[in-house]
Amino acid sequence: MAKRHTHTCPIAGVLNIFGDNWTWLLIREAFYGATRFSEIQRNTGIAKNVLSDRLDVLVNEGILVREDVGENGTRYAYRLTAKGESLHPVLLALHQWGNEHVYGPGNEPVLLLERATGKPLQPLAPTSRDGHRLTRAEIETRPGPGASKATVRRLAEAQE
Amino acid sequence: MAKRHTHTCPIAGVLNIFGDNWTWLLIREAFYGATRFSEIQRNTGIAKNVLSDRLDVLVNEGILVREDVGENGTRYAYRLTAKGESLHPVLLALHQWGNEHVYGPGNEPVLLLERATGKPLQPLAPTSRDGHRLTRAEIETRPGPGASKATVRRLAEAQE
DNA sequence: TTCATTTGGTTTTAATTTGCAACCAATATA
DNA sequence: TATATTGGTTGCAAATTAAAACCAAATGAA
Repeated sequence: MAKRHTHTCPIAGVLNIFGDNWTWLLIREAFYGATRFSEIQRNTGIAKNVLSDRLDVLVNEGILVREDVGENGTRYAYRLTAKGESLHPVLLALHQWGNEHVYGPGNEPVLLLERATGKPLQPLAPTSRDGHRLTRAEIETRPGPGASKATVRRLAEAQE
Repeated sequence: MAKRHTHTCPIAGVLNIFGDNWTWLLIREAFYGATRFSEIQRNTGIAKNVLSDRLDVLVNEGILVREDVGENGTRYAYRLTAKGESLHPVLLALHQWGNEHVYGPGNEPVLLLERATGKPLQPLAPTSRDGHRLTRAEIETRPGPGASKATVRRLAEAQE
């Protein structure tokens, strides 16, 4: 899976890692606690060569680490790094959208609950620095320090 | 792009729509206000046949609508439906992760700011029903009403 | 009014990626 | 000691994607 998007864009950057049919499922597995190659393969149904390739990508990106767990040699555990754990909000957002809009209310396959109360989480929503919820209109997308000229131009014409 | 994941899982369900290299970029375009076929194609660099196919998927899923905008006939605008707009938190979560972990602090291509204050948004984070932030350990994943037997089994063994 | 250009595609072909099965060496288990 | 499991790799066929050519209708410019 070569990097395909060359635009300077955060979404494009994410797609260069996660823009395929499997990688988010591997992240799900990691958050569910699956660490072994064979375990992940069984749980997802991914082909071994593709799994091998995707794990390499995730390890190279610093999202997973491969730890030795056999006495010496050929048993490994794949675990989330801190960078990997930082994907949790994204995974939750995907999860909530899937529950709500793919399966629908009353048909959710996997609920997300607060452990202490058993009540469902709130839908993830953007908040300002002082903690209040923001609507789409209250959010501005502005070129940042890493913006290319194309990005600046693009955002300018998006304002119309 | 045939549906490939048959597991009863919200993440798998999302991947059956968004599990490719382009679809999130099309959603980005929609949120930036691009509505025309040619406009989206120019902004992303996607091949026309693939764009045609992906737009059909998004329209069939009820995420975009195709509106007639030529006097009568062959000019169209693709716009987000309410279901499409509900993807906003997911897109923001991807955006924030891309800024932080693909480009890094001080190198963000596109900032997300509160329009009123110019301050950056908070990172999206899970919150309980009464509004406090939750850690990963405080969240429980439990089989919901739509869970299959495989899902129940899977979640049970994830508890170990 | 005429001609060139734009729009929103479809079709064809080539390159790339995926899925599947076979294979393998090292290790663990019975 | 024999068998199964682990974590892959390799090779091939099938499916998907990219790139380019092509097209009819509609628009815009002179």
